[in-house]
This record gives sequence, C-alpha cells and structure tokens, in this order.
Amino acid sequence: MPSDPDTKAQILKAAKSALLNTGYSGLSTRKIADEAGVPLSQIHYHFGSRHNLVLALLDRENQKLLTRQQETFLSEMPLWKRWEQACDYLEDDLRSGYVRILQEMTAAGWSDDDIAAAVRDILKGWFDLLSGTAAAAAEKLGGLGPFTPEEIGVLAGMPFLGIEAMLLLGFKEKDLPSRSALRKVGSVIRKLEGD
Amino acid sequence: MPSDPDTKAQILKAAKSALLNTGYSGLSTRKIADEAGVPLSQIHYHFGSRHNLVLALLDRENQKLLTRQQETFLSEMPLWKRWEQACDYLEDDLRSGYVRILQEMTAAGWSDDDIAAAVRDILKGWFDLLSGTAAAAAEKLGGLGPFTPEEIGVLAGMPFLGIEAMLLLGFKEKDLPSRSALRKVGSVIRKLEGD
DNA sequence: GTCTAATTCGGTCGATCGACCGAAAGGAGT
DNA sequence: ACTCCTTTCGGTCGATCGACCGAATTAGAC
Repeated sequence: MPSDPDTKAQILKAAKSALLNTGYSGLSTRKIADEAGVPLSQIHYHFGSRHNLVLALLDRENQKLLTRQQETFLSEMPLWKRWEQACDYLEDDLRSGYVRILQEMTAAGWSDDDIAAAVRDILKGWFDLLSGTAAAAAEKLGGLGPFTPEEIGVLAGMPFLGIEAMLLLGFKEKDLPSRSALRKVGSVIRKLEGD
Repeated sequence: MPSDPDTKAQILKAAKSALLNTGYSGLSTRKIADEAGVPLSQIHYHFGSRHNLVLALLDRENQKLLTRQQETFLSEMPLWKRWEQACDYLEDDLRSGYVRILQEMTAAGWSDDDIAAAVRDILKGWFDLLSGTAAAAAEKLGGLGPFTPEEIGVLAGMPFLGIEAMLLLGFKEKDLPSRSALRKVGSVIRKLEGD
C-alpha cells in the first residue's frame, strides 16, 4: 500500500505549519504528527529522525525558491525594476511563511552544524545571484565605485535579512520605516540608471 | 544568609554561557544550574520561572550596551569615524557573545510575545540613536536625498543585523565579504564628508 | 543567646520529548 | 491463492523538561 508520497508530503506540510505556529524551539514530532493526522511512528518511518525531517523541510521550501530565482536571473528588466520586484517578493514570502522558515532555520543553524551548512548553501546561491547582477550593473553604470560586485551583493542582500528578522519580531512601519526605506532605494537606483 | 547577589549573578552568568553553548532551543534550567554550580531549585527561587530568567538575562546584557550607546551619542567624531567604530563594536560584540545573545533572543521573540517586546524596546533605542545621527548628518551634508533620517537609520542598521546572523551561521569572508563591504562604506562616507 | 526572615538544599511530581518495537494491514507480482 | 515487501498502527522505553515542596541552614535584628 504505497500511499507513501501522500503521507510524506502531508508530514512535510504539517511540519511547516507547526514550525510557523511554535517556532523551532517548540517544534516536536508529536505536534507534527497530530497536525498531519498520522501516527507518531510514521514520522520516523519516513524520515528516520526529527533532524532529517527538518532538513527535508528546508530542502523542500528551497526548491520553490530556486525556480523563481532563475526566472529573475534570466530577466532583462532594468535594475530599479528588479529591486522593486525584490520588495514585492519580500511581501509574498512573508505571507507564505517562507521568510519565517528560513529565518528559523538560520537561527537553528547557530547551534546545529548540519542545518547551518544547508542554510549557507541556500543563501550562497542567493548571494551569487546578487553578485552576478552587480557585475552586470557595473558595466551599465560604469563601475561600482570602490566596491567589488560581491560587496555590492552583500550591501544589497543583508538589509533584507535584517528587515525580515525585525518584521517577524513585530516592528511596525511607524517605529521602523523599513518598507519605505527599501522602496526609496529603488527610486535612487532608477535615477542612477538615468531612466 | 543573603549571599543573594552572588548567587543571582552567578546564575545569570551561567545562563549566558548555556545560551552560547546550546542556543535558545537547547536551553534548560538544569543545564544552567549545573553550569552555575547551584541546585536546580535556586533558579526558581531567584527568578520564579525559566521565562523570567531569560528576560532578566536579556535586560542584564542590554544594560552593558546602554552605557556604550550614550558614549557614542555624545561623541563629536566625524560620521565616517563613527561608522568605523560601529564596525569595531561589531567585532567586540561577536567575541563577547552579545551578538549571539541578542540574535537568539530575537529569534525567540518570533514565538514569544514578552521576549519580542523586550527585544523591540532594545532595538528601538538603537534605531532612535541612528536616526538622530542621520538627522544631524543631514545638516552637515546638506540633506539626505529622498530619505528621512529614520529611513537612513534603517538602511544603516539593518545590514549589521543581517551580517550578524550570517557570521553566526559560519559564513567566511571568502564567500560573503561582509566586513570589507562595511569598511568600504565607511570610506564612502568619508568622501561624502569631504574629509 | 534568641528569634525571625531570607536563603539553600535534595528530592519528587506530572508532562513531554525522540526513538524504537512488533504486529497488523495492504498491494504487487507470480 | 500465495508470497514478498512496503506501509500503517498502537504502545512503550528511558531521558529530560519546568515547577514545586518541606526541611535544613544561615545571617542579621534584638
């Protein structure tokens, strides 16, 4: 009775839901099993351990992002428009829970080498994308000042990670005008491009 | 026998140590008690609950930072030098464990309203400081372009938070040139100031 | 010295955790 | 019909968790 794909996907979906509800520190195999509506033993049958389940969840969430990344990379939009799109993606990813998942996994990685390596791999791919975009922008804009493309990648990407953590913490635009700041950066880029 | 101050401080110190070793999800009252060399019951006598102990630890770590913040606020250094100092502080805080503590608390706040409120208070103070500095810089530099001082505060502070999370995750300068990027921002500020 | 209140200590409670087990149930190939 | 392999299921193990208790100890007031 190989209803395997169903159950496995069901557990992963429940694991995501449980992670969003309780955070990583409150995550337990029993809560996941209850949420999925399957016996506890199913989790260890399909994933072997809680640890492996977490890694599988991270991998599954990342799969979704990879396809979108490649679309963006192939796009020929002007820089300011790509920045705008990145701001839109942030809102999407906040709603979908992906931001929370990745940030929870990042925090878990501070104490777990396997998770840390997995998260670094994911984020490394993102930074390479940003660096590549910066390298292309260097030609268009005539150099990047004192910065290498990789450093521009850092300066473009890190604010998003910091803002994500703050938004998850409950900061509102009134106390931390993060969204308006990001949008205005887009308009500055637009002027730099001479649009 | 009121050796109370000793024991209480000892427990807080052990709590910090345990948090650095195991992360928030692995933190337990027994590990803290063992590390402090006191019976488990002492923790509940002095702090009432694990929850209160965590909040007390956060408050204690923040006290240290507050004094330094005020020193920086009162300083009359040029902007680029303050930025350099912020980079130096980052290295100090990474070594001392303060970065890890605050980032762990931030992540814990995603699932705990009390911790979230406490962390927001701390970071709100930091952002106000940055915004104030940006407002002062606006006069010196002749405006901030399209940005409000608060938005400049966001754009100055958020990269640090993102970079902290990545450094804790084990990113090296080779894969993520975060330190060189931050330092070069300082040199750009220096040119803007016409020094 | 005596009394009082604060502090220390060892022990224990019920709940929850991850992991594992053997038996039952089901589908596929013959 | 039979076998073989995958999957499902309920139950249980030892470990660990936060919280709490009563008794013993100690410092300081008088």
